[in-house]
Amino acid sequence: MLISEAARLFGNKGYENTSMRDIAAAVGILPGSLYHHFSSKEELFVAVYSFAVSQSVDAVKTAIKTRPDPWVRLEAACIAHMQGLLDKNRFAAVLVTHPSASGLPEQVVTLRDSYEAVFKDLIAELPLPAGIDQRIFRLGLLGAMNWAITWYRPCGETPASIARKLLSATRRE
Amino acid sequence: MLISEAARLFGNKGYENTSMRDIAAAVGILPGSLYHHFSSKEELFVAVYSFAVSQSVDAVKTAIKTRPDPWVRLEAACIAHMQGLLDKNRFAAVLVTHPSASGLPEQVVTLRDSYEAVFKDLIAELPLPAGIDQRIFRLGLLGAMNWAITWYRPCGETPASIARKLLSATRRE
DNA sequence: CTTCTAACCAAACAATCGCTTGTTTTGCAA
DNA sequence: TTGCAAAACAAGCGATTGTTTGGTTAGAAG
Repeated sequence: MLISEAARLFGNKGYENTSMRDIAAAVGILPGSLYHHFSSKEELFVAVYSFAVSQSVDAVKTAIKTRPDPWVRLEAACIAHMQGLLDKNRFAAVLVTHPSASGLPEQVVTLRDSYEAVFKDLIAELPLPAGIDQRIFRLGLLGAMNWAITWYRPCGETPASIARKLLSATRRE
Repeated sequence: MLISEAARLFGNKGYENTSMRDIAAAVGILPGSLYHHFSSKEELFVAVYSFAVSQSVDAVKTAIKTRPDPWVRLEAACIAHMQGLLDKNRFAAVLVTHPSASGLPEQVVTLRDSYEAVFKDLIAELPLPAGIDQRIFRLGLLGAMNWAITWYRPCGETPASIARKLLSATRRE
């Protein structure tokens, strides 16, 4: 499938290092034929990003369903996020690969915000101490998780284990 | 200065989006003249990265000097890191812009490890609960901080304030 | 069978990339 | 003043980029 192949390439090599020829070759068509489906590389990327966001939202919402305890819900969401980011299909990797260089398209910002809103709600449920800034807490947690894509190795710890450990550092006894 | 101008461009636009022509224009020479100082773009980037690492190490070590309390030391280090990453000269921004695409040069990995070793030592000093994985704690904290480059806006909170809030979420009362 | 359209091929376009080559300028030392 | 090496210029190389154009194929509808 075109979108998922492009997502895999964007996620693995980044936006700039993935050429339209790379994507075409992965799908098995000629480069020019891509422009029958998308009018530009950026439009294709937006479609890929949108696909990744909906996949991630689904994965997280499925994971937190039926869990009542706020901390357990957040942990389940983090595990789902890390698995989407680091496991074999890595559909969420594209969410963290587009650099902010020269401004990323407006639609992408909106999509990203819609995903982070899920975590915003989960954090709002937590019985956090009064002094904790929920926004910074959310951005910090997402950063700690997303940064893992720079150091994670498949041979080491499992993504779920990493997620649990990252969260345990923020959760007081 | 050549290195600092290149660092500013690499930090702002990323490695792939910064051309040798961009750097030459910023310094005020012709593109080909850069190859009198560095034999390749990658060699120039390694020099820039090395410069950024030594700047960052100096800033952090200066910040923690004379501080005795382990948590205060780590907080001072985080504030210094965030300021180098986000403040006006942003000499540390280049440390987080090179994507892992197709493997980053070996020297860069060594340099990055030498910087993270400073944080490793600081965390080893902490009176952390037995269950906390120090390595994951370090990677999570650095990720939470480095990720701020994707959402930080100069008009908002100060880098030092962000650093304190990020750390307060991990520090148990 | 004809007609139409979506999908793709084949070939190339202009622009930009990192980099090379040969020459000229600059600045300092003898 | 002369000599020399570092530094910068001037021009272009081959390769790759995103993209365009025009023709070809396949399958469904009439």
